[in-house]
Amino acid sequence: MYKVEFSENNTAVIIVDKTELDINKTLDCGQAFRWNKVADNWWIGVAFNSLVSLKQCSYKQYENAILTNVTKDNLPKLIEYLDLATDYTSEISKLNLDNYATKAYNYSRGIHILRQNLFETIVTFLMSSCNTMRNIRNIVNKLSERYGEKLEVCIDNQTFTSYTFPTLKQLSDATVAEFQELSMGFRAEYLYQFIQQLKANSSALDKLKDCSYNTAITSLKSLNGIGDKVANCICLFGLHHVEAFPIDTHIKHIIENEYNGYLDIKSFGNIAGIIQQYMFYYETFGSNTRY
DNA sequence: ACCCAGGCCTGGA
DNA sequence: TCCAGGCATGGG
Repeated sequence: MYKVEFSENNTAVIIVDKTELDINKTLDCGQAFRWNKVADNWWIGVAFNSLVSLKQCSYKQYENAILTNVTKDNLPKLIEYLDLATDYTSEISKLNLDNYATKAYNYSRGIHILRQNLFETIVTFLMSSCNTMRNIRNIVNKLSERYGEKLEVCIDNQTFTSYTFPTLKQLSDATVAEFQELSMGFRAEYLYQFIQQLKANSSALDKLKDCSYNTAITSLKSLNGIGDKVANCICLFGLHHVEAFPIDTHIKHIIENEYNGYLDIKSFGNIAGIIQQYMFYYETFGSNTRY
């Protein structure tokens, strides 16, 4: 549950418990790659084509709040982006989680699955195969700097700059060689082909938003560079099909070591993707020495 | 010098 | 159906 107040300068303050929405975990867990941590518990990034500031701290009588630079007109977009209408605590309590999933949840609690732009999500996860989160971040930031539009915002007398994620139109004339200059490597070809397909079929993304999870997976996998894992990431992060369960190297590792090689995701109901994200975060950021 | 990273595609058994 | 090798790039 959450509520919203407005500060003296008419920006929205979201009152929400950190166990329900933790911005550090949510913005750093590997679902979005264009948020920058500018201080402790303070992030700046681009969402719904605006430069957004989110700072989680105490506020007045509240122990936990999220201070934003978002005014009333854009507030619904922010609420939607952060998926605040969903009460994750309540959804999880309906499940009967096994021991490992419980440990992962306890560690990762506060992650929300963002409702990100579909085009941006597809491009981002086309860059993800056989890559590190750091390199993905590098690539999509360079792509935005090169083809997006500059945004500036001033907060607390500090000026922050970023760039919108490029639109299809802004990428429509780019060449494979140009993409390769941004360290995409073999993924440049994937992106180029995706752009060409969209140019030929401009309603493809809208159709994708309307269809079921299974249909979306099939449709996405018909694109060069999208296999099972990337298709599931796009379904989860770009289409908000929270039943999608992407299996990457880390999740494979968990299945081998924690589930003796076989994991039945049925016990995660229709929100397996949320549990997956808890596990991914616990595995990659939890206190093991491999990272 | 090797190994790995939020994999995918192709070719061959 | 499953497996090996190749694919660019950057970091440990």
